[in-house]
Formats: sequence, structure tokens, C-alpha cells
Amino acid sequence: MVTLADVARQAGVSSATASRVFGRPDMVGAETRAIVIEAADRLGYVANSTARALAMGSSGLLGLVVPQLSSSYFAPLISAVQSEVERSGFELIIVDSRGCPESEIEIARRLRGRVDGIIFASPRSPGAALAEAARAFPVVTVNRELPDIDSVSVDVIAGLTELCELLITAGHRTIAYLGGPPGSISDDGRFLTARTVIGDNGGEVLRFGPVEPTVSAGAESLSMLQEAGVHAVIAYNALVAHGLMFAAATVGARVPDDLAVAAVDDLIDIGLGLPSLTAITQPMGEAGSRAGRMLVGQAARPSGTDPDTRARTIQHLVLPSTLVIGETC
Amino acid sequence: MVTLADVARQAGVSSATASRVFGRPDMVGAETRAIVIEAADRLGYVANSTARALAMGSSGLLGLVVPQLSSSYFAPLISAVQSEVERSGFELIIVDSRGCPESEIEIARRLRGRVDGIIFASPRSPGAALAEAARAFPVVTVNRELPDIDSVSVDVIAGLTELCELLITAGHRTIAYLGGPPGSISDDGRFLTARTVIGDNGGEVLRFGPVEPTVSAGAESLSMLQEAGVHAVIAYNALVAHGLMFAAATVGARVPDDLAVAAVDDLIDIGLGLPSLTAITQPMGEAGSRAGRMLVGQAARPSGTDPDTRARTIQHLVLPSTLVIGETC
DNA sequence: TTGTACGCGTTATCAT
DNA sequence: ATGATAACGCGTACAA
Repeated sequence: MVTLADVARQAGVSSATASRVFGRPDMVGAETRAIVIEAADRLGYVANSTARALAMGSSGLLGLVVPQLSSSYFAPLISAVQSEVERSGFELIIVDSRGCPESEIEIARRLRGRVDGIIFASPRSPGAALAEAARAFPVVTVNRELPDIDSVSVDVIAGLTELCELLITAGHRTIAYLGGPPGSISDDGRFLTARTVIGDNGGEVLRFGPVEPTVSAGAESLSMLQEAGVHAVIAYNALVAHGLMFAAATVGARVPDDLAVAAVDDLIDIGLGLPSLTAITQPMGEAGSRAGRMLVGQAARPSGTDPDTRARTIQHLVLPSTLVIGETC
Repeated sequence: MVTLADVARQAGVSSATASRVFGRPDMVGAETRAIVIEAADRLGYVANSTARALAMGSSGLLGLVVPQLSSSYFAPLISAVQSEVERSGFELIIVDSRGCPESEIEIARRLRGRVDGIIFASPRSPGAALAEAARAFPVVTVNRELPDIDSVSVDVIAGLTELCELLITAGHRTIAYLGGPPGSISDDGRFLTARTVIGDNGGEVLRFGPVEPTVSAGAESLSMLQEAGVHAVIAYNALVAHGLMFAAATVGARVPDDLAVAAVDDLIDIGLGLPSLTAITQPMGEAGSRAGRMLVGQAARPSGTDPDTRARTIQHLVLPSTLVIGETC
């Protein structure tokens, strides 16, 4: 490995000057700079980020913890966080907690002292554990508001309300809610919202599930809905909704005439590309870039900053979801 | 931040002893060990992995570069690599190259000096650039065999041959190949294999596409196939295949009677759960854990090891794909 | 078994 | 503008 000292020696300057060439280019004479750079890439010098991190007291590494890496829901978030973070000169380390609360905090412990901050996406851990982590380093949560932690969340309630009203307007009175996955914090909230809104409008909502958030689980659920005699369904998830539609198509049921289908999120952005579904589009990409920006803001702040100053300015950002009306409803 | 020195002072021992308690527990007296541990977690000591990395000359960090994070194809690979790597006490940093060759090597440059090794999954970069990276640190490629770099790849050719023979046996003579995505290295290979095998058996293969690897792109392609009068299609990808099937169901075309559908990979493992498709199952999870193991093996080797020793033992692991016969064919 | 002292590669302070 | 030097936190010969 070729070090800064090697470059300095080769260029005939001190290692301090060589260091400045890369860190503070303007603090060094134009010609010396040229010489050093020349020497550097002749020797193939690459800065050792570990040493730099130790000297500067920060690693330039940020963490993102998601419950499921392969989830279509988080894909745009992950992508956006990565863009945002790299744009600010940080590196991103993405970890999959596999939906397991204990592993979330286990991950936080492992990452401690290695990253400058962490984003927890839809964390399932107890708030206390997250707060504990937040005292160790900057933390931003997504879809989870905790008193002392910056957060950005998507307001599905608004879109869901709009959706329920749409269904009522369309004449539906009995509406199925097909929920999932088991253990999801947001599932209950969605059901309750639907029940309230629809109940207030003289309708009734039947809760089915929970089912796995997969196409086949959706397909298998169709008969259940048909037996219950429902003609409108709100699916937890676009995969489930498409399973329903797929099964409906194969048994000759018409959408939306025989069964109106809607979903709480869509899959347009993530390469599945099934646009005509009536769904609540959640701006996960936007959420990701906002969360990324918030974390960078915290992490970039000189570590000497008075902790109290940071504690007093907790942000809770809420992004609106929008109802996209397709042909399935 | 509480350092090892703090712990040592608190415990009344030297920092060397404190260090050994965590690194070489057996080299320290039982009671001193207890005291140090006591002091450590009373102070809430967490080892600074940056400093450790600098001192030991390795970071305990491995990198995984994928062309697309949200791809259902790579999801099981990513998951497996992560498991494997964590099992060996490493941390994994996952980066999305967005399918852009330049960004692959750009990433390699950025990660240099920060990670102990990298896995490139289905890299599109020129071989020379990858070889260059491989001289800087341990590298393993997936689905790309380069002379001097360890690799593990999945042999789709075998499964595809089998599939073609199946279609021929079923009586098909004119078979469509619906390819994509643009720029994929493997796409050409698949088409050529299909043409060769089917041609050898007196059949003919028509190439369509490339199309985006999405469900909707598949759905939109159906009419194209119907106009061409084909009754059997091999889709690049299971998403595309399901788009075709979805479109077929809605226009009343029967699968497999009117149109036999097969795909080169499936989506069973990744939460889409659509099992009845005839498809070539690629063991991406297995590939991931093997690649992870290979990289760990390289990275864990003491850095003082003679470079020549490592250079002479390049491994190219090839995993078989298997044809899974569903109802669509 | 334990302590002393040095090195890892870089940045930052303080001279010059 | 540049150079000497002290950190940064930890591992590890080497000595005791």
C-alpha cells in the first residue's frame, strides 16, 4: 500500500503539505500542488479512509436499516437515500434486519463507532431501544415518530380516507380490507382508518387476512372474498392486489364490475410497472431523500456542537400520499 | 466517546490488558477479565472499529456491488451474501451501480482502502477495469468469468437447452425469444443458445425485444407475439412472462394452449410467489453464499501472505440451473 | 499474566 | 505557503 508519506517523499515535500493537497487544495501553492498530484497518481496513491476517519473523528459512513431488502416498498427509498448520501460525499451501508426487532438494535450496536449516523426505515423495535441508539449517534426514523428522534413519515391516512370516500361514492357499502403482513405496525392503523371513514358514511368494512404480501397470497384470497360476497376490496399492498386481479381474470370475474380493487401502495416506480391499479401512491423516494438529507445534516455538524442545540430542534416531517385512480375501481 | 483507555483506567489496569480482554480473552487472568468487563459495560464502552481497523490493517468491511438493488433477480443473492458475511464477523456494504459500468469502477475506487474485498454481481465493466480493481484488493465476480478473478456463475445454458428441448418435444417449431434488458451481457448468450438448440432440432426462433424487465412491458408485448403468430415464447425474465400471462388472461387467450410461456428465471423465492410458471430456476441464493464464502476466504487470509500463493489458486465455480416445469408450457 | 512503548495513515496545531 | 509534531484509538511486540 502506498501511503501519503510515500507521496510526500517522492514529491520532496512534507506529509503535511501532501495531506493538504487533497484536503485543502487552496492552502497550497499551485506548483507544489501539481508536483504532489503528479507524484500521487504516478505511485497510484489512494487515500486510506480508515486513517482519515480516525484522524477526523468521523467515518463518512452512514447506515440504512430496512426490514426487508428485496421489498418493492423500500426499493425507491433505498435508492433515494443512496443518491442523497453520496451526493454529500458519504458512503452508505445498507443492512437488512429481516423484520426482526432484536436484530435492529443488534445492528445498531455493531454499527456504532463505525458509522456517523443511521436511518431506520419502518423500525419495529421498542421506542426506548431506538432512543438509546439515538443517544450514541445521529438517527433518523422513517414511518415512525418518536419524541426525541428526527423522522420523516408518509401520511397514508389522508390517501386512504380519500380512497374510502371514492368507494362509497361509487356505491359500495360493504368493503373488504385484506391486511398483512403479520407484525406490521401500520396494518392496524390502516384498518382502523378504513373502518372509521367507511363507518361514518354508512358503510361497513370486513377485515380479512393477514396474508403474506405476495402475489400468490393475493390470488389465493380471492375465493375467500367471493364467498363473503364482497364486491370491493382494499388490499394492504399492490402485490396482493395484483394477485387478486390475476385470479379474477383466470376465473372470469370482471374488474372492477364484479370486484373493485384498490391497494395502499403501488409498484409503478419499482420496475413491476403495473400502472392501471387504483392505489395510494406513497412518495417513498422523496421520503428517502429527505431522510438522507436530514441525517447528513446531523452527521455533518461538527461533533463539538453543543448536544443541547441539536436536541431542541427535532424535526418530524410528514409527506402526503396521493390517491391515483386507475381502472380497477 | 468512551475509549479503551477510559475502561483501563476505571479498571485499574493498563490499556494493553483491557485490549486483550476483548481481543484475546484467554491471555488474561480470569478475575482481571471480570473487572475489566465490569468496568467496560458500566461505562458503556463500545470498541471503535475505525481505530481497530487502522491498527490491524483491515476494516472488517466487505462490499457488494449490484447493477440494481431492487431487482428480484439479485434479492436472494444479496440476502445470502449478507448472511454469509455476517456469519464470518464481517460487515457488508451494499452499493447499487444502477447498471452503469463507469459507476462500477468508480465505486471500486471509492471503496478502496475502506473495504477488505468486493463482490461484483453481474458486472458490466470492461474486464481490464475489474482486473485492475482485483489487484488492489480481493475481488469475486458473479456471472462473469475473468482470467485472474475468483468467480461463481450460474449455468443458464444447461437449463435453457433443456427448456428448448422440452418445447420441441411438445411439438413447437416456431418459438419466440423475448429479450431484455438492453445492455445485458447475458441476453445475447441466451438467444444464441436458444437458436442453436432449436435450430438443431429443426425449429426456428424469432427474436423479439429487447423490452424492459417489467410486468407491464410483458403485457404490452403480447399483441406483438400474437401478430407474429407464435404459440410459444421464452421470456428473458419472469416478470415479463407474467405480464404476458396477465395480458393473455384478460384477452381470453389460454395458457398454455394458445400460448406456451416459459421464462429464464423465476420469482418464487422473492415474495412474488407465482410458482406455476415453467422457468429456469437459478440458485442465486447459493451463488451468493458461495461468493460470500470465497471473498471471506480471501479477505481473512493474513495480509502478509505471499501474493503469488493467492494468484495461483483462482477458482471459477459454476452452479447448475434447473428447469422447473409448471403449467404454462 | 501484565505493563511499556511504538506503529497504523491521516489530519490539525502551531510554528516558521 | 510549508514543515515538524502531536494527536486519533487500538493492537501487539517486547520486556518484566
